[in-house]
Amino acid sequence: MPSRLEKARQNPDSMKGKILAAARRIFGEHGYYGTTTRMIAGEVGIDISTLYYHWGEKKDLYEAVIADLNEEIHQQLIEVERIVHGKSLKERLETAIDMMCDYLFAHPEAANLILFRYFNKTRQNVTLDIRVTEYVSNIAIAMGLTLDKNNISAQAKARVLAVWNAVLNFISGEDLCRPILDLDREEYIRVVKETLKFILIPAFTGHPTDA
Amino acid sequence: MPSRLEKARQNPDSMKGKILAAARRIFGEHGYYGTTTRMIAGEVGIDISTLYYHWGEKKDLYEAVIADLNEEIHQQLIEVERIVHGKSLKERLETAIDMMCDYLFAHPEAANLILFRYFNKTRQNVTLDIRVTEYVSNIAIAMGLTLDKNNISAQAKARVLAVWNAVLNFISGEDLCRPILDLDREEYIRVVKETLKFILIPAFTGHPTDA
DNA sequence: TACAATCTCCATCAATTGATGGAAGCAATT
DNA sequence: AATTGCTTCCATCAATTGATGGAGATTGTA
Repeated sequence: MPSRLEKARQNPDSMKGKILAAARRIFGEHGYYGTTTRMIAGEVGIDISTLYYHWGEKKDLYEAVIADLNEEIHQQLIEVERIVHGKSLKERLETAIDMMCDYLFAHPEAANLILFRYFNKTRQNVTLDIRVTEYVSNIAIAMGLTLDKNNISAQAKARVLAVWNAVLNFISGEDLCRPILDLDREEYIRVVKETLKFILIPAFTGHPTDA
Repeated sequence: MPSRLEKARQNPDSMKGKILAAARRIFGEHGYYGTTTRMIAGEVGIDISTLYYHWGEKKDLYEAVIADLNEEIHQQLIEVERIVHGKSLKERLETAIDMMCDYLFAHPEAANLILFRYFNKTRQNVTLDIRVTEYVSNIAIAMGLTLDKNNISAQAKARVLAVWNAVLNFISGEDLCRPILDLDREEYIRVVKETLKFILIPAFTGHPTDA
């Protein structure tokens, strides 16, 4: 049996990779308990035994999805940091919002999976771990919201979290929010970005940054 | 068999009311698919037949929970509006944030249920309906974020949604966010309120309101 | 071609879960 | 005490779901 939980990304053309991609979509759409192994196998067009052959237990497959997602978000944040490096705070915020919105609107299942984690009181002890702690600190540093990199204040982290959460909900809640705003998809994306900037820029640039 | 889906709130001492309250807690903690009727019955200390006798199908019970929650939030928003009426925009925002935070921190399962709705691609056709559309418009009007009450701009609604979402996530995600901030519960509540105000007040009071 | 390793599917299991019928309990009324 | 109506529980069912064994198919290699 092949080893599980590899750090390296799966080849998306391999059966194992195809299963992982399908699992990510389905788990992202229905959550852990709302997803059955048969749904995932059906999405790929294979028998469930094949799925179990490659990934073992449902729980293990779910953890692989989370690990894969963690790696992807990590890379995305590194890319954001690379691009905003050296710019002014206002530009950093604007660019970061644009980039993260583009990424998440292209991968809405990612936002769902992160949000599902928020209330994952699992009946069994599934140990999953979206590395939000890590992300939040890195973002606070990259955005220049803190002066001491080794001791980031709760205030700074809370502000990053608020933004992070707002983004996620506009993505995950698109089916709910878009009808409320009565916009097509393109306009919706535009308004979401605009709203986030409207809210954030004055907050973070209007006052002096805390120490 | 008693009638279901009554608009009137259940007597919390009646068996039917006790089941509803337990269902709300369990559904709020584990989501629809993560909850079994046996878990709810166990929480009340009764047999599942008794549960089915009072509420019928699981889906019906879930919808009753949502209807009950809708009514409660509606009342809460009316109360907020009553209190902030006539105050300045800054005071309205501050008071509304404080009140909604206090309410939701006291009822975290409510925040969870609302968020769960965001990605409820139900396999069966459960028609549930948290009246967010209605709330958002009412809040936009009550906060004075719009000039024309009959034609609220997408901008204004989007801004209300952003705040609404941020609040929900700080509540639902307490188990995730609080360790990141490394605060006790009391401090966490204080920081959440402060963060929301920090972000909102300058955004909504710094620029002129759009027409 | 022969052989082994890898992969896929069919058939099947045990446990869980939503749901129900019917018997027993309980309270009020006569 | 008997009748009635409401409530609760026990036993049970059928369907779903997570999971596995083993037979067959496929692929690479000598």
